[in-house]
Amino acid sequence: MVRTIKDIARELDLSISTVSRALNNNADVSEKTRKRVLETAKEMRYQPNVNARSLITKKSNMIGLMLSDITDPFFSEVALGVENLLSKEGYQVIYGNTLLDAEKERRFFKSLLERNIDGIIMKPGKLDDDMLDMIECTDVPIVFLRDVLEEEQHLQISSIDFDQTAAAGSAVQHLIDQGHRRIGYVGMSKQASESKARYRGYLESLHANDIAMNSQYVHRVGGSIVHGRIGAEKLMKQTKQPTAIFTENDLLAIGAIDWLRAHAYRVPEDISVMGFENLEISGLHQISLTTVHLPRKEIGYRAAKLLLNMIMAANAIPERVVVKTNLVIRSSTAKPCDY
Amino acid sequence: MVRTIKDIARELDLSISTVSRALNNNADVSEKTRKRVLETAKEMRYQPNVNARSLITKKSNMIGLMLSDITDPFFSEVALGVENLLSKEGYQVIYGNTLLDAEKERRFFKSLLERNIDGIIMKPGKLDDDMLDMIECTDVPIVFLRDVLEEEQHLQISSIDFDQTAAAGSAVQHLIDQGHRRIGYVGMSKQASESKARYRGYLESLHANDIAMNSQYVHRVGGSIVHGRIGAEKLMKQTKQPTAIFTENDLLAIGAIDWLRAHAYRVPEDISVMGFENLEISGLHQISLTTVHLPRKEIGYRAAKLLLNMIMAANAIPERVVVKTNLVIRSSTAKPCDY
DNA sequence: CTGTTAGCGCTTTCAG
DNA sequence: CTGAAAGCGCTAACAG
Repeated sequence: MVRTIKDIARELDLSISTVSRALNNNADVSEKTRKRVLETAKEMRYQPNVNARSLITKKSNMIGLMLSDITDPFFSEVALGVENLLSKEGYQVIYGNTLLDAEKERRFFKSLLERNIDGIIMKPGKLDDDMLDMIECTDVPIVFLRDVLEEEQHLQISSIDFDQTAAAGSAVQHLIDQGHRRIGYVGMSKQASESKARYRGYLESLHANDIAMNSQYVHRVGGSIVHGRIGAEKLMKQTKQPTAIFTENDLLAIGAIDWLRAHAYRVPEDISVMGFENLEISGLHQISLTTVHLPRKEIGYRAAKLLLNMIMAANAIPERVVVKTNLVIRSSTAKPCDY
Repeated sequence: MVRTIKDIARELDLSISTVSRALNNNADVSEKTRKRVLETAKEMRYQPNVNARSLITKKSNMIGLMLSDITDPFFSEVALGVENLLSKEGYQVIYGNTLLDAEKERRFFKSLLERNIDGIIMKPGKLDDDMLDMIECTDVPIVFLRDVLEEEQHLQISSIDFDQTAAAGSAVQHLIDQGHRRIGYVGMSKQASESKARYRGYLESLHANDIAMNSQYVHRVGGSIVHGRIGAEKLMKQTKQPTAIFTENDLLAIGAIDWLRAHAYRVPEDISVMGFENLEISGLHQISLTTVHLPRKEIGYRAAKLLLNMIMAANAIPERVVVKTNLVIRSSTAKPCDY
């Protein structure tokens, strides 16, 4: 049985507006009345209907969080940070996994708009015309968890990301600095935007050091441990084996190391492996992965902040935030053996 | 600019009810009218207001997902499974992290009810009277992601879990079967309900084998890698060191192994380590953890199923589902050296 | 300080 | 097949 302010009003022989005022801590209510209302509200187990309220106030106090996959440690930390901050401000978060499926993405985004959502934090893939159109036409504040692309520059959105290209580039540069010139690349699917940017960083560092790109050394296999194994195997099957491997994320690197060690390659003596992400496990003794640290918590927290800013200030200027990464040098990388 | 059915009605000189019917694929509308409505709806970028609809239909098509911490791999997989299935059925999921804080738990739960939520999947801690009361009084379908306790038996809720006690017990039994009698225990905080149940399993297996419990061997330190290190250190500081360690989760086990190897203990030759959870990384060569496999995906999926059942059938009988676990024997455990 | 009234955007009778 | 009217639960002027 669900009670409404009407029930309280009838019970106390008051008007519903007085009840509403009392419940909302409005000043224009006598202490006595307020107390009576609050008491009977409790007794009757009254629960406000937030939807009805939103209908009038035009605020739902809900925000949407669209990400590719919540089981990805990167996104789960972002999701924690976002929810943490936002719930403190009285917002609830509707979350959805797109799994990089454009259709799911569109559907989820649309449903969010239909919910009268107050803001959206999202990690979209490549936006098709439909999505571009929806984003352009809504005035719901939006924060992208990735770079804003060329064709999206006109959108009124904020964004937060680290410089994927520069971060990947510096990782590869580190390998080159150690003397490596045959550097393998193990990446995720081509669909992911960060994948492209990281690959660009790889290419740029090769180019800056006059190393020719060898497509035999580039393998896009997927994003988890098992794919790291596959990637390593493909690379080591070459006649001219690489002396170092750069992977697009730590799980790939860990998988690669696992395969290498299982096949009697020593890491880093025979081959260096460089990760990207700095997961907690990457610091373990047995793994001790050289990698790039990504400030996941900071990204989640600041994404929420950015959104709150946009929600507060009617037409705040969209911000484009770039956070810093840094190289974490451990013992999965070393000079090449023939150096 | 957000359009309503009113706008469409005015534009087409129709009544809002006709527009509503057309939009909702109601039979009682001429093909011609429906087409006109659908077209102008698209043109005007009309978006239904789902909140307004819920007000009438009493269905919000939202469900709540309350868990302790989304970055916990166990819960992130559950969260993925839940969202996946539910989004297919047209539901959206509001998620929140309680971080085992009773206050957050209560607040989040309450906000869910105020949203006219259609159902809730939750992993609560110990329920205080407030929570018990709220759950008792609502008729929102609820699924617990843990065992239903004594004092909760009367609640109309479904639940899904594996048998924590039996699973932990079988893990410890495996150690005993190998000849271990001094078995350390590294656990999370006492607050967590699963922690209690797993500890009980440990005790039961000791008892069943006439092994006296030694409180020096029991350490509750926390739930992640760093805590595993701490736990291992505390155990090995004993004069009479254990020959095996059982941990409440894989990350603890991984941390323990890390500390042990860093301090020149061989695993499993000098000391065995048993995990609990079977994370993806636990299968890695360098880790190769003996552990208990928990069917996370299945739990998420079936939790969503249970909830859907309750939502569909008005007063379905609550179900209590117990899923199976199984021991995964790898190479972090062996006979004790003095055996 | 309190009540009356209107209306948020939508669905749903009930007439025609 | 279409329209008028009522109302979901609530807030927000506007009177008094």
